[in-house]
Amino acid sequence: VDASTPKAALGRKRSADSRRAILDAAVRIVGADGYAGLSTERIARESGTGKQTIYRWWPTKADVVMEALLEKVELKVPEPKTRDLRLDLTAFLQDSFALGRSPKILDLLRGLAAEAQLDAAFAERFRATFVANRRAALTTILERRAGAPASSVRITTLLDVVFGVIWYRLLIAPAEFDQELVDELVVLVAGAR
Amino acid sequence: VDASTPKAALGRKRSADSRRAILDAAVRIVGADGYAGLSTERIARESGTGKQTIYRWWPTKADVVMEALLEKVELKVPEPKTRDLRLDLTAFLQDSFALGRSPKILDLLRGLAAEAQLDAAFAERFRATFVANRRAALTTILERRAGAPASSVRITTLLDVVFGVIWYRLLIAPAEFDQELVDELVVLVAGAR
Amino acid sequence: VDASTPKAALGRKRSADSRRAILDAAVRIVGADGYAGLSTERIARESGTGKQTIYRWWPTKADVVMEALLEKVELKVPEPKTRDLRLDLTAFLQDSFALGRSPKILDLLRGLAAEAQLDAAFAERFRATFVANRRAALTTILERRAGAPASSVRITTLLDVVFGVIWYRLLIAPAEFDQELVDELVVLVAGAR
Amino acid sequence: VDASTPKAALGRKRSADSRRAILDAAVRIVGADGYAGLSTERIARESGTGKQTIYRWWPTKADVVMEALLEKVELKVPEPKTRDLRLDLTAFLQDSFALGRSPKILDLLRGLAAEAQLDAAFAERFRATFVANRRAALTTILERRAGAPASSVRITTLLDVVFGVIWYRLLIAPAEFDQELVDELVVLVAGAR
DNA sequence: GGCTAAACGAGACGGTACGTCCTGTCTTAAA
DNA sequence: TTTAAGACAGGACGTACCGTCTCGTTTAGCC
Repeated sequence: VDASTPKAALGRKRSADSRRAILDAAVRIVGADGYAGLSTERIARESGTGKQTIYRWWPTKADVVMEALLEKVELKVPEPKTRDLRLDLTAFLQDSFALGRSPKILDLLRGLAAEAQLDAAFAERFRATFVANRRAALTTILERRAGAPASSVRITTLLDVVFGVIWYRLLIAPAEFDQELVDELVVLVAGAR
Repeated sequence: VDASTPKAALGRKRSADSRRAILDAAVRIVGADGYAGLSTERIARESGTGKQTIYRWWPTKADVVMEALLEKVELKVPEPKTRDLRLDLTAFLQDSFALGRSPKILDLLRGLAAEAQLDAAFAERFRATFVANRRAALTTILERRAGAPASSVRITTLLDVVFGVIWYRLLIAPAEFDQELVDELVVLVAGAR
Repeated sequence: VDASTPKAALGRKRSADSRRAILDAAVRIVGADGYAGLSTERIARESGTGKQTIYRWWPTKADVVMEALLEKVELKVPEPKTRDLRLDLTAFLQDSFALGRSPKILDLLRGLAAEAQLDAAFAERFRATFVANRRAALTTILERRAGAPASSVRITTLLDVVFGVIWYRLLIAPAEFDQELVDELVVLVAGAR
Repeated sequence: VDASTPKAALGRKRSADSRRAILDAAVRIVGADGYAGLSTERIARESGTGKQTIYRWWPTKADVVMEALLEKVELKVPEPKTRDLRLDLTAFLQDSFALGRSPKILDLLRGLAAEAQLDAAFAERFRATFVANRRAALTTILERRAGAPASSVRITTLLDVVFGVIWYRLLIAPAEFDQELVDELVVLVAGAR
């Protein structure tokens, strides 16, 4: 016997249309005027919804942006296909950099990172949802370095190196995400003794 | 005869007291309520100055914070004493991490990084002033790996790795800045083939 | 055989419990926080009913309050017992003032008067229902001044004087409703030449 | 030696233009959509000012309306010219009724009366400023009934009668403010035994 | 020593956004 | 068909800041 639904579905159901319009408006605004141009007020105005509807479902405008981003990135953890560290790592980086070439997504990421500095509660959600997921994906790959020579560098640190370079180029010192960087990171990480 | 100063210093001079009070108030507020709690209005209120005075000398509140930070960090580029890459790098990292153990300074840095995402003009100043300086210091060290075996990893990338890990742990995934990390980074950077 | 009811009462019938709960909640809220603290939302919340139910049966929250008030005052027009103007008038005023000594009822009345200024449609219902009734009651008394000396003051004006003083003390310049006022009004109205 | 100004005039001075625009907008809005159509937001919007400016100088939108009204009515207490009660009273009533024939002023008055029911703090200000003034003016006239026969009706009550009739016709049961009413009130008040 | 001009504190100003509350309508599932 | 529950678009609330704009005052170099 199933008794899992604790709260019976009472009242009107959440509008999928409004959700869609809100997420779309958020992405559109960030694309047009940057994250600084984003306000709950404006999302409501441009999505044709009410502010209350936004506050009902998301604690913060940053959470709206994060949901929109996750929809696009879909937490697509590319299952490591081979068992070769270098090949899997290369694939992971190429995949990550592919997203990185969409300016729209970069704007969203930068906005989320900014908000995480200003709002500790959101930072927690951001880390638990987005950051943790990416780390988990790469961890799977790095742990599988079967025949690799023992390294004095912890996997955690290797994760920090890979994601560190990516975020650094995104947030602090803009630079290309090209194939050469992929190769260099593979050398550094896979060759770490 | 020198006649280069076209506008003689006319009128009242800039008040050193006000400057001091503004910088101190900014640091105090960020320390107390985080960068999110900082506003030009509040700096003026708590420093006993007028808003106009702040706007006269700094383009944004972030520039106030940056000036306060630079006063503390003083762009202190530790001249590489030895000619040994590993030793110099270790010294540089230990020095950098030392600052990183002052929560007040971390808060300032995180605020500046956040603002850089929201204000492109400030991002430019931030990069030119603060980021460039740190990169120059490390570049000096890394270029001096005279007898080192040729590496396939560009110095630029190595810079990104080192600063990437630091900023990543500061902004995205908080973690300790301990001696072990110093050692690991030295292994990765100095051992890069 | 009677077949006059064209539309048989189809579906669920109006809930007497809900009506009761709504009227009670309205009175309780006005008593607690004044008419300004009253909202349809809050009536629904505190009465455990749905907003729709309120809107289905009453055009505005003021109508809810008016119905609750009428239930208490019951339009109890005290039949003039004697044929003596002074005696009947005294009785009418004492009766009216009695209600006036219940702060709860005064709050309801003041709320209705306020709403009547803000909502013309409700003002019409208020006048037709509540005001007209009170005027009719007093008119009956005043018209029965058979042997009284002819007065240059119209009955309508006398009504305005009596109710005017009452409402004025209620809405504009708070003052007691005491026996002395009864006597004075009787002097003025019955003695009008 | 004058030392009466306690606070030196610091900072920018209050803008007379803004004050004018705010008062005018308030009157215009009440005239157009009634007091129910008035909101601080709308006053700001239509006067081309900021909400803060309104809140800086007036505690409540009702206070804005009251100031606008006082500017029109100017507390013009017509000095009783003669020493004859009937003549002075007639003059006072005719004067009061004159205002009463401007629908714009009536709307303002009704709004203020409504607000006084909803906001106790404003009610206090309304009474102290507007109501008290009108009562004082009439008191002067009524107290001067030199040779008049002693009446059993207190002056206070007579004030309530006069203002009661006026407010009652304004708020509760609309009726004309004509010469006949003036005459009747004079008969009642001056003839009170 | 007086003149001129910039800097200063204070604070008013037109705006925008905040997060909350309420309005009146609509949708859902149960009675 | 009514009900309780609750989502929805919209609008107002009163507060906080933004960056600009007066103000009267203070402080300097120059004549």
